[in-house]
Amino acid sequence: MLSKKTKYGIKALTFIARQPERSPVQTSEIAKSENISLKFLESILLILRKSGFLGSKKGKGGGYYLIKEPEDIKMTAIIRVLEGPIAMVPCVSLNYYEKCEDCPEEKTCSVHKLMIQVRDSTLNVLGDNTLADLT
Amino acid sequence: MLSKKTKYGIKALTFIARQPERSPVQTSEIAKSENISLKFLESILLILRKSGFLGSKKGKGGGYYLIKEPEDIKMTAIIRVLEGPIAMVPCVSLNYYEKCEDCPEEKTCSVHKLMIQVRDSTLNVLGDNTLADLT
DNA sequence: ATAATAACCTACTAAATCTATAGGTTAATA
DNA sequence: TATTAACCTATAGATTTAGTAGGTTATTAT
Repeated sequence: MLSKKTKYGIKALTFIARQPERSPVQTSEIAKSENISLKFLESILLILRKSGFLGSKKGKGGGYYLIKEPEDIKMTAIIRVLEGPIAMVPCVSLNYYEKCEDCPEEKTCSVHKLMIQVRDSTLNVLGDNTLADLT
Repeated sequence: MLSKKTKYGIKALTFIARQPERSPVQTSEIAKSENISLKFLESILLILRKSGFLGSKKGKGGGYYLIKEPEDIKMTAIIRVLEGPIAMVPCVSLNYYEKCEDCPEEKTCSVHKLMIQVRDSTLNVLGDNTLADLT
C-alpha cells in the first residue's frame, strides 16, 4: 500500500509542475486545492526540497518551485525518496538491499524469485514515467 | 513492503508443492525447515485452507496438502488472500475498490494514472506465475 | 478404550509505523 | 517594522504487524 506521504508528495509535485509559470507555489495553496493537511504537507515538501527536487523561497511571494524540468524527473526517484525501496522484499532491492534472516539461500527462495520479477516490472513502469507524463 | 504473513505463506505453499508425494505435510516440519514461528505459521495455513488452497487432515500423519495442481494456482490469488489488494491505492484496485476521500475526480489524478500502470504490470507478473513456476 | 498427535480456535500484547498536530524560529518581502 | 511563508522539533493517537499463550477438537495408533 502506498503511504499518504508518497501519495501527497506526488500530488503536490504534479500540482507544481502544472503551473503555467515557474513562480513559487505556496504550501497552503497546494494543501487547500488537494485536500491535504497543511502541516503534513509542509514536512513532505521539506523532504522533497532536501532531496533536490524542489527549490524554495521564504517570505511573501515565496513557496516551492521545481528545480529540474518535469521531463527529467523520474517517478522512481520520487518514490524512493518518499516511500523507500521499490522492491517488496529487501533481498531483491537494488538501492536498499538487505539479506533475509530466515532465508539460507536466495537462489532457491520462491519469494525471491517472484519478487525479482515484480520489482523489474514496477521499475520499468516507474522508470518510464516522469512528472511530465502525469501532468 | 510484503508482509511476513504473505512471505511465509508463499514459502509454505512452495514447500508443500515441492513434496514428491501428495501426503500431508505437518506445520511443524515447514516451520522448522523454513525458519518460521510455528504458531504464526499455523494461523497462515489456516487461512490458506479456508481460502481453498489447502486441504487438511488431523491427528497423526496429518497435515496440509494441496487441493489443486501447482500449475493451477496463480500467485494473484494467493497474494490477494494473504496480503489483500494488489493495487497500491484502493482507487485503482479491481477487487477491493474504494474511492479516495481527498480526490474529487480520479480522471485527473496523477497518482491514479500512475498506479493503474503499476497495478497492471504487477498483475501481469503475478498472473503469469503459478506455484509450479516457483517450485 | 485410551493415549498421542496435529489441526483448529480465541484472545491478547509488544513493537513499529503512519498520520497528523502543536508550537514555535528564521529569512525574505512590502 | 510588520507580515509572510518556509523551516524545525517534539509529540501523540491510531493502526497494523508479528508473534505469544493457552487451550479444544478430531484422527490415528496402541
